Amino acid sequence: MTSLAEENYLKEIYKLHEKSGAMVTTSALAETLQINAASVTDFIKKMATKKLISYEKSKGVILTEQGRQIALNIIRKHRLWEVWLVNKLNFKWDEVHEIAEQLEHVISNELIEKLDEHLGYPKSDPHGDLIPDAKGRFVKNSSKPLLDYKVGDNTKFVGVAEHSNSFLQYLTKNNIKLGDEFLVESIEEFDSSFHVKVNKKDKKNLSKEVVKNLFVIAV
Amino acid sequence: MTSLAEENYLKEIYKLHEKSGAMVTTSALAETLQINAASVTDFIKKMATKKLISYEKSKGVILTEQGRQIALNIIRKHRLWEVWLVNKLNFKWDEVHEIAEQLEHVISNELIEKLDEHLGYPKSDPHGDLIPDAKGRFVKNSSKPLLDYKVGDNTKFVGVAEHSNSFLQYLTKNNIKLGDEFLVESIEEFDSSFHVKVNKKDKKNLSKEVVKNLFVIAV
DNA sequence: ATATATAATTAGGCTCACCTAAAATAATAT
DNA sequence: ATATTATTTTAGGTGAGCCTAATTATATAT
Repeated sequence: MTSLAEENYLKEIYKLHEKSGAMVTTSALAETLQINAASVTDFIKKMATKKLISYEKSKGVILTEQGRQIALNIIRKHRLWEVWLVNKLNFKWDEVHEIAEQLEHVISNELIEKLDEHLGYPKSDPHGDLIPDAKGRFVKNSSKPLLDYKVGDNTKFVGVAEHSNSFLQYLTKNNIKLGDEFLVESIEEFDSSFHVKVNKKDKKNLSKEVVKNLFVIAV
Repeated sequence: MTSLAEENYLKEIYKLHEKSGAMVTTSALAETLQINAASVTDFIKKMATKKLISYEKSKGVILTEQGRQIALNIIRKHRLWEVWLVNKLNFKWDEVHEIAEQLEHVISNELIEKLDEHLGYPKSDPHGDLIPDAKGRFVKNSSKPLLDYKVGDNTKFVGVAEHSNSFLQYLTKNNIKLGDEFLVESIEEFDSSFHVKVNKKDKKNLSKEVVKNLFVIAV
């Protein structure tokens, strides 16, 4: 039905739209997919005729409901596989992306249902990203970047906004893990860095760039 | 490096060679791969220039050492995934082939090593087929078809020669599983069917076609 | 408003892995 | 040995998914 290439386009269109809230441009797609813009134009025209996306010439694309369902299914599979890799095979959270990019394309509904069961129906993946259910629904939590909080707020670390290996490895190196509690003790006026107390024990100073990329919920 | 198509060709060439012991013909490959013979001729010529196989025009092909290693690696992955599907996800032995056909092409040595560890380093898959190690070696056991045994022999069921769903389902329906003991009580002269005592309890009559496809070891 | 830069599209072409139809080769039967 | 049949190869062609170079459209700066 849906080719490998189509699945990747749909997934990236979904993710880019999530970020920007706007139509996804040819150049943005070309950039993330590492494909020439001319090829992208070509391909999205074909996808539009298949009703996977709606395409406005020179403006960009958005997913149709059909395309969105397929995208969410790929994302569901990707995230479930990541949970498996980390929880069952003991991979680190910065080692799983590439492998999950391959596994997400394996086709079998029974497999995904059984995998979900095997993992105990996780709600989020190792980076805190929510896992949609088989129908593409997920319960959004009210997480915001730690940057948005004020002195005195107590928060719990539930996800990352930035998925680069360098950021994930920075967190690992500094022993910052999902579930940690951050109590905001003070904020530097000069560089907007946060002084936080982690898990009621050790104090840490986190740069603006870091707190911008930590999703937390009030606690 | 090696494309999906190449991996499938290598795997099937390996399996066909195992069966016949001879060079693998174009038509045999075309049949198992469900690809037109002309396309096969085309493709094997390219594979020969890459030194994955050695090809004698109009005679057939055999694997080079390099091709054999790749084939064994795919087979290793396929069988490990089958073990996972059955042992961890509770699939039946007749439900795993198609899914493993997809999973076998996922590329990551770390993944396969960790999967192997997660499964407890199994020596064989759910059908009793041996799993080569990372270097393509496996310890061959001395199993033979039950058909080759005589009255009075006691044997253990360790693998199937035939992997069709209908055969696997026949065995399941008759409650015959790997590890079962078959004591040969008599053999019908007329149709070569075997009267066996299973696990020292119930008696069963197995047709020639069945005993031909049950690999057992003396016990 | 016009020039310049950036982004998107069109046109033409390539490789991979397949196809069909026709020709050549090999195997089998008389 | 020759005819028939089956198998393999050659020749030419297709669609998917990419490419470069050239053109057109849009956004930005003066």
